[in-house]
Amino acid sequence: MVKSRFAPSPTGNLHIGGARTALFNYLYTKHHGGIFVLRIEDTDVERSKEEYVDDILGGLSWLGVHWDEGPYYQKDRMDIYREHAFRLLEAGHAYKCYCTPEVLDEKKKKALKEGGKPHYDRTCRDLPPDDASNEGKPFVIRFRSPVTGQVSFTDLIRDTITFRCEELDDLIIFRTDNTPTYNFTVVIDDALMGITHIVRGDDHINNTPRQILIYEALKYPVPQFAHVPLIHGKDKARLSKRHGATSLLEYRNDGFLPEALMNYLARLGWAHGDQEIFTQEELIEKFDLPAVGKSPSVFDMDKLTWLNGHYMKTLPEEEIAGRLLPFLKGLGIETSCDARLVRVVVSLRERSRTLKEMARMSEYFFRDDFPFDEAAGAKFLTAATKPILLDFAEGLKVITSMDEEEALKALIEGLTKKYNAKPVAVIQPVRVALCGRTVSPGIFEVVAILGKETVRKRLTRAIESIQ
RNA sequence: GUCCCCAUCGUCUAGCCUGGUCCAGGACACCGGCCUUUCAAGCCGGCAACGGGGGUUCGAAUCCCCCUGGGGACGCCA
Repeated sequence: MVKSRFAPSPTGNLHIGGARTALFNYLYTKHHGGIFVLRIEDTDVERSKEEYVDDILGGLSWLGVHWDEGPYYQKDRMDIYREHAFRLLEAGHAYKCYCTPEVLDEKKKKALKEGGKPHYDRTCRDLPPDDASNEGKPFVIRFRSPVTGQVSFTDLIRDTITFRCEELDDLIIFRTDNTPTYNFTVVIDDALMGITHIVRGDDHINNTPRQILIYEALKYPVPQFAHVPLIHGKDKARLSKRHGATSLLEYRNDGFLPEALMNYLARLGWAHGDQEIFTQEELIEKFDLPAVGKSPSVFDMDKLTWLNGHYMKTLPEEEIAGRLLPFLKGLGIETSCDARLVRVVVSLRERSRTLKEMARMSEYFFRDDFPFDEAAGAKFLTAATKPILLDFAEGLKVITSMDEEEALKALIEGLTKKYNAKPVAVIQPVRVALCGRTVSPGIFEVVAILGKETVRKRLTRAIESIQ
């Protein structure tokens, strides 16, 4: 049975990189019919915040990455970590260290200056067990790391990775304030929760040998590892706040669809032949860890936008209509998900790439008092077009329903003959009169959705606006 | 500085394991055309890459070594 986990620390929002790691865990686990666990690593009391937890849970839920267990919180498990630290201390796998941060910092700087590794010099590693000189002083607990030998593991994405033990140092597993640190808690929780596969960012490769050593000292089975390359920004550096949206939820607010995000994220670092479009079911069916690339990938907003456009025009129209509602509300438009809204969606979905864009483009379907775009008015609402608009309004009177496309076509054809003009010369002024802008869905769709009375009123308003 | 990881079009990638079918395929973006009622969409076409050097081999994007480049880690953060 495969059991995996996503273990973010609530010291920041759920960003694209974290979301992809969570997604890869999820897809791999579901592919194998396993269990996906969510665990919040909040041992850093100073920086952990409730609002970030909300953002992470909200982001994952929106994306469609659902956890089977959790969320577990590490702050609820402190006793477990303490008990384990004690066990290690008893067995001689850990020791108390009395060096102060200031001293440590100096030693580090010195080592670095001399071209060495900035590692702890193990001053306290071999203090006699009956040492009384440090009695009462604050201390941390360090893991006693082997000095010789090597640690290797088989990474599901990169094959064998080996570290020499002398590269590792005696890391702190418990702080002076009696709280545990990451490399310790992560091992205990993964072991206790029965995690079989650890899929995480490759910035954790260096931590892996240290964690393996802890598993071994605790006599827990070592899980499988898979290190996913990091996502980079356009400048090829690790994705960070300055590369744009910091929270996944910002993409939701910008009008992106979770289907598009999931599809895009899955394809970032992973491929299945030449296929670009995947449903969630297909991803679960086809995703596999060995197919994940080893090199970092650059986040490309253009491609995401393209994919979003694809889903805008292929998802069921009622679905899009429902999701458009909050964006309309954002523009002060209160409407319901009725047949008319669906009609608006159908007319606009081919030309909008996000829900936000669609909402902006649909404004004139819901308001009569919109302003005319200045350039559009100057070009198409003029003394020259006034007679055309008057004739068009007049011709409309004998047409009963705006759904009578044939009759409307005939009306426009008649006017093109009368004015010896191309259809566009008739249609554009009408479009500006009805929509206030030169860009809109097909004019027959527009009039059909607006209805006769609205069309009449808007023509009148436009004509009156001409001096 | 030390250690670890990585390296195909501008970007995401296929191909690499199991050398020849690859003078390298798809997608986004870009450019051009068609369609057309505006804008899109759609369709057709174009531009564009195996980082460098050595090997191995009849033959290398594919295997090996070195170099270079990029990234990551080196926290009483996770």
